Amino acid sequence: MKKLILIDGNSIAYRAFFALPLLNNDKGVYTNAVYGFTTMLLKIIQEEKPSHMLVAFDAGKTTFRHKTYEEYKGGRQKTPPELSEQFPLIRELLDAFNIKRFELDNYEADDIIGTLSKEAEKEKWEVKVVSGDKDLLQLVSDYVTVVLTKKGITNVESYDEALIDEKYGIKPNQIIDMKGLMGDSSDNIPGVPGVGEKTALKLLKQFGTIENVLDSVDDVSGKKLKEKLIENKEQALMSKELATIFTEVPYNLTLDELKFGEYDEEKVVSLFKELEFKSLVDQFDTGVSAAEKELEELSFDVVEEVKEEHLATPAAMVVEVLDENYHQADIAGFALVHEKGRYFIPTETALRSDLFVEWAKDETKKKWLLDAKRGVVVLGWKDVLLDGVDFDLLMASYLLDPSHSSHDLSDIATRKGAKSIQADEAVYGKGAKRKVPETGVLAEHLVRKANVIYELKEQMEEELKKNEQFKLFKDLEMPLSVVLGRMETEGVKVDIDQLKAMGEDLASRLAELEKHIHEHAGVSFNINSPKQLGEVLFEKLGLPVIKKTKTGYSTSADVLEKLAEDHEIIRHILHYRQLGKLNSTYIEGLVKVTHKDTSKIHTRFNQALTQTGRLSSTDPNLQNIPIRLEEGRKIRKAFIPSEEGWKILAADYSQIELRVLAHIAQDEKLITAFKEDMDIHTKTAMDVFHVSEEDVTSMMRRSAKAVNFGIVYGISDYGLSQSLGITRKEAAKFIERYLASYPNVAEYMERIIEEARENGYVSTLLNRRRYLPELTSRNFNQRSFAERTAMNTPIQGTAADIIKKAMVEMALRLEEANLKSRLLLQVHDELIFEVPPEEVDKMMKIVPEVMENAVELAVPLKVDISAGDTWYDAK
DNA sequence: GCATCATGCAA
DNA sequence: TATTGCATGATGC
Repeated sequence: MKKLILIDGNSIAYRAFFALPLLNNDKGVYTNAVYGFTTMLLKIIQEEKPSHMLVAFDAGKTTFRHKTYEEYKGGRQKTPPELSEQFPLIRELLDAFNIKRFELDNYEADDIIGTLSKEAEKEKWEVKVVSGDKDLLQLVSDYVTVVLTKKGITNVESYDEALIDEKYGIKPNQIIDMKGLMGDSSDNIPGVPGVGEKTALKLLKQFGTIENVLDSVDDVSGKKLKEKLIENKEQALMSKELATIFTEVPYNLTLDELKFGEYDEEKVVSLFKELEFKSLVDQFDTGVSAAEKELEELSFDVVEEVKEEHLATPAAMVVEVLDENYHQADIAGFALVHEKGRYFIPTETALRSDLFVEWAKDETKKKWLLDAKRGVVVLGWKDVLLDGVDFDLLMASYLLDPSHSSHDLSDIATRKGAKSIQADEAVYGKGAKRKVPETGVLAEHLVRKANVIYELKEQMEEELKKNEQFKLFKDLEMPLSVVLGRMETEGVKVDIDQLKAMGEDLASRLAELEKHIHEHAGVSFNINSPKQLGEVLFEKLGLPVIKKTKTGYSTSADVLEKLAEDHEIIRHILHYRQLGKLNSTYIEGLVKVTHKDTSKIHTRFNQALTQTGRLSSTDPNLQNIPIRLEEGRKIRKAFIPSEEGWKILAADYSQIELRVLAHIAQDEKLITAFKEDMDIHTKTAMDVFHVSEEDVTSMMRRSAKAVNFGIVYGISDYGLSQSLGITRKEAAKFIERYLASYPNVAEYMERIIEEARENGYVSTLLNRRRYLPELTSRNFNQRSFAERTAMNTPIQGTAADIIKKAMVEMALRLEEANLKSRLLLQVHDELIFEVPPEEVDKMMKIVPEVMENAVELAVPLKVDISAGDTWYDAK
């Protein structure tokens, strides 16, 4: 049996809009109505399993009803813009679901629905009408049910004849008479003044229709009522007419065209992703169904032996590695797409082919990839040099908008309007189930990927040029990815025996501490469990609760420090935590990822992740090796040069972020301070506390340092108060005095927010961008966060630009000068090298020179550098 | 097996 | 209710 669902699009969108808080996605697009609409739609599809569907919308402002009554729907509130802007998204959603939508000039959604429900009724189809508008109840029949939203959006009630009778005591076709009598303020239908629902129903039960009421008006009880009815006779009849749904709308659809069933799940999921409907993505994105859907045909050849014709330039290239960690990983296969054809090349076929290997290392043969570093490194491990990388889609996508959490090819393809392809996860599975599929599936997927890269290259470069980001892309990030690839492949040598020895020492001390703590507590428990620890401290020992987390008591270090006086156990716990951290994260963690044969660690630098342009490091993270406390700093003793007699050399920018601030804000006082190479925190203390250099106490310097940090982060009085342990008022006073001392900084902070609001984004020195749609959010927290980000990102991002430029330049210099020294690591404002002894002096000169001259600012850049036998000693 | 939380390490 | 990150163990589904 056929089942048709007819949805009143406008009505449901309105309901959803007002039922849900104003959500928006990271682009600042409001999504609450779309979200409500979607959940309702999914619920209907799931529960009703319709064979046919249609969503009707109101078309223009005027309809045939306005001819009858000019004031129809007059005095209505204008649709809020926050809602209007969501209608195109709702249409997009329906298209993705392959659900027919329909609107027609001169008619309302009601009329379309009425017409089609009558039509379907004739064919004896089951019909469900979904709306928030009671008017639709007039359509109810043996075949037609009307589903009305009750409260919220998915809470609904289904009306059949019985329920209408129960609620109102009338038949569905009497709804219009009811409306005629009582009117409808929301549509500005007048009805009969003084007649409400109660009176209307009473009259209808007695007389049946408005016409009968008016004909037999003498039998109506109540003098006043009778007068009103006579007086408003025409108005009542007109009101009935207005409320009557017109069921003969001219339409050029057949019922068959409303068929619902097949739709592009990937399209739906990518739309959900764009809208940030995370919970809905999870419902869909199981990957199984997406894998079954049909894609446009694409022809390609499987290469059995590499020949000239398979290798052209330029070529889009896919080097597929399923492991997230590409170091020493297996290559699943290759794909090449160029003007001569599309090819899948099995791994062995490619690697044993001299032709292929020569082509790969020929820099005149241009290659276009997604995540070039990944390709370069994985081939590097197979002793195949990949050169001539001319375009990296990953970097392009990242630079155009770093906010996208995924730069997976299928996501980029969707965003950029290329041919849609399956997500890797859908083809390969995820987690433990991830595996190389059968060759046919793999081959096709890889060729499709290469095809999309080929298709998108020009467009992406155009977009970069339009944003004035092409230089950043081509001259900075692309060369940098090669440098990073080399750093990763080279790896850092560790003294594994020393690490293990430190681990044994820590383990025995931890056991001792654990014993003490359990004794003090009088009970044995897991100290690493915040839950158990909280119970022991705050329930068993009755210590005062300072702070709570959403799941229980907070036991963080700042809380425990406040309790240190109250109980001896606390300092043991703090010590246990400190050592436990070192042992699990830094000893055991590093031992786990150190290569058995070479004793080297190969991190991966993510070049397309942070919102500011910094790098990040994973597997392991070598950008957070301890340094502040001596105990942890010792870990650095285990990081050693990879060759006998070599040295570790560390060079870090001094106060790069505050220097960048001085430059951007063009603040004379700060610029002078840096030109004179003053201690910047002391200088700040002098200016904020109005004292001379000799009178700056260590306390004052400490406060000034915290204020400087705050300025860089986008200051808030609360944040500063937390960091200094003072009241918010005192913190606010500090900030005020700082901004009064550095008026150009104050001006910068205001200007950058204003600019960001106008442009929608902030930029760094080298034109890196970050979009900040939340600057216009009505949510205070969101907006404040965006404002701090607007202040911080140009600073942090420019600092990132500078060190990246220094790295590329440094790599060039090493090559030109034929030096053996190698760049190993970057830690945001410092570069770590390993250096043969005979090059130490040279490097101590070259490195600061390159770093300090990476860019020219209104202030000098300063680099501190030192060398030692281990990373620890390079201080 | 996977996701989330609290915690703590770095610049 | 300060910026950017990543890894850990515990916990719960």
